[in-house]
Amino acid sequence: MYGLKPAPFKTGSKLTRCKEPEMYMPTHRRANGNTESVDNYLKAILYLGGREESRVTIKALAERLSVAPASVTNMLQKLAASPAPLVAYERHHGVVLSQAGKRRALEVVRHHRLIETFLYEVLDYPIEEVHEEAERLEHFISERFEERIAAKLGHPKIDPHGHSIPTIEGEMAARESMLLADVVREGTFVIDSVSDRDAQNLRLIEACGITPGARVRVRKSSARGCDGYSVRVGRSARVFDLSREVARDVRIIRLAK
Amino acid sequence: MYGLKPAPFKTGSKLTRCKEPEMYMPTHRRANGNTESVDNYLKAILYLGGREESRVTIKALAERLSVAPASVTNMLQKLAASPAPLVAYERHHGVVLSQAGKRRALEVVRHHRLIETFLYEVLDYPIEEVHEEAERLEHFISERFEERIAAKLGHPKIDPHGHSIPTIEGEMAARESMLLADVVREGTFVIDSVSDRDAQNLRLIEACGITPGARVRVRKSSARGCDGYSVRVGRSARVFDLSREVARDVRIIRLAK
DNA sequence: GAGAGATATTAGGTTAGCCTACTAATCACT
DNA sequence: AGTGATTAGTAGGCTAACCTAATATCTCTC
Ligand SMILES: [Mn+2]
Ligand SMILES: [Mn+2]
Ligand SMILES: [Mn+2]
Ligand SMILES: [Mn+2]
Repeated sequence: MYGLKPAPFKTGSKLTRCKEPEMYMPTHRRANGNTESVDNYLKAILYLGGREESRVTIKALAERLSVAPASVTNMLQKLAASPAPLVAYERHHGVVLSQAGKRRALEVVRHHRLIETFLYEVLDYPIEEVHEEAERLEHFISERFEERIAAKLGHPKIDPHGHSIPTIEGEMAARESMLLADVVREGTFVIDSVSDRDAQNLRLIEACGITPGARVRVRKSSARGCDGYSVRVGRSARVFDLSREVARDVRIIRLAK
Repeated sequence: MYGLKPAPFKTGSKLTRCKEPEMYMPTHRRANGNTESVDNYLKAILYLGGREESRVTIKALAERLSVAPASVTNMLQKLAASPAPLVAYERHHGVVLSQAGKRRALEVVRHHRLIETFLYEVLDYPIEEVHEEAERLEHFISERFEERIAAKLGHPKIDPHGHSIPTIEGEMAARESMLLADVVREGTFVIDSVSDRDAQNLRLIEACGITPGARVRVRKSSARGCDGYSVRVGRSARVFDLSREVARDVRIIRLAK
C-alpha cells in the first residue's frame, strides 16, 4: 500500500521538509516477495550450477534466460546487494545461490513440477503442453494452492516427465542417469525422464511410447552419416530412429544385464 | 523476443543511421497481450459502469483500484490512444469500455469466477479464500486452462458466491436482486449472492449459513440505535444479527408472499 | 609476459506503472 | 451567473527489467 492519507505535513515545519523518498512499492511483486523475473534467475542458477552447485557464468545465464549479458550482470548485482541476498556474486567470477536463494529456487521448481503433474493428471493436458503453462503459473500460486494440489495428487515424488519433485523442506532426490544421446554400447535401458523444454521433440518422443519407466533397447545407428539412435520400446516390433537432437532430450538408466 | 542478432549495421551508411528505437518488448505482458494491470482496469470499468455501462469517473476508478487519480488518467490516456483501443476516454468526462475492452473484461471475469468455482469445488478451498487466489491467477491462465476447468466443473453458470459466470462468447446473465442492507419491509427472501471482497465478512456470513440459494427471513432490527438486520436462515431457531456493513455484502431476492 | 579473443561490466536509454505536487476544468449552490 | 469545492490533468520522479554500445578484465596461447 502506498499511504492514501493526504500526508498533510504542516508547511511551517522549518527546513526539515522530511522529503523521505518513501520507498515506492514496486508494481509487480508476488506473494512470496520475489518477482517472476527473479524467480526465473534463481531457477536458472540452480539448474546451471548442477549437482555440485558450481559458480555460474553470466554468459550461461544470459543464454538460458534469453537475455543480454548486461541485463544479467545488472540483476545479479541487485540480488547480491540486497540485505538478505539470494545469491553470492563476485565480479568476473560468476554467481552461486545463497541458502535463501537455493530454498526459493527449489520451491519454484516444486511449484513447477506439481503444477505439471496436476495439469497432466487432473486436467488431462497433453504432455507437451504442461511445461509452458507451469512456467507461468509457478510464480503466482499461493502456498495453499501448492499444498492442495500436492494433497489431491497424493504427494507425488516425480512429475510426468520423470523429474523429481522437491519436498516442501526443499530436498530434491538426485538421480543417476545418462543421455540417450551418450549411448555408445548397445543395451537395454529404462527411461528415466524426458526433457520438457521443446514441445515438438516431446510430442515426437511420446509418440514413440518413450515415457518414464518404459523399457527400451537402444543402439547407435550411424547409418549413412546422419548419426541417430534406434530405439525399440518394450517388446514391440517397431523400431524408431531418433535424431541426435531428440536423443539429447531423453535420459535413461542402463539395466544391469 | 528481442532480436539477438548483433545487428551489424555498416557504419559507413551515411546519415541514415537508421536508429529505429526498435520498439522494446515490455517485460511483463501476458499470453493474451494485456498486462495484469490493464486487465484490472478493464474489470473495474466494467463493474463501475454497471448494467447501463455508464461513463466511469477517474475518482471511482482510483478508489476501486487503490491507485492515485493521476495514475488512472495516465493509464486511460494510454489505453485510449492505442491503435485498437480498449476504452473510449474523453478528457474530463470519464471513460467507457470499447467493444474489445468489454470482451476482455468479461473474459477476465469468466476466468476469475471459473477459478473460484474450481478452487472451491475441486481443491476444497474455504469460501473466503478463493477470491484472493482467483484475483491473481485470472490474468495468467491460458485459454486451455480455462476450457479444461470449465469442462471439469460441467460448465457451471454461477460461482460459489452466487455470481454469474460469463460465457465463452462474453455474455453474462443479468440478475435481479437487492442488498440485504436495503430491506425495509420484513419478509422472506432467497440469498442471491454474497460479496467476495471482504474475507472476514464472508467468513462471518458463511458461519450464519447464509449461502446462495438459502431461504431467509429478514427483519430490520433498529434496536438501541445501532441499526442492523436480524436474519433467520431456513427453519432454524437461531437468529443472527448482521451489522449494516455486513448486510451490504449480501444480495437477496424477495419471495412473492 | 604479451596480446588476442572471450567474457563481463559500465554507461546511457526504453517502457510499464506507479507516485507527489501543482494547476486546470467542472460542478453545485447560492 | 459567480465562486468555492471537487475532480481531473500535467509535470516531474521513481523502480523494475530490459536493451545497445563502449569499455574493462580475464584467460589462454605463444
Ligand atoms: Mn517443466
Ligand atoms: Mn517461470
Ligand atoms: Mn471473486
Ligand atoms: Mn486481478
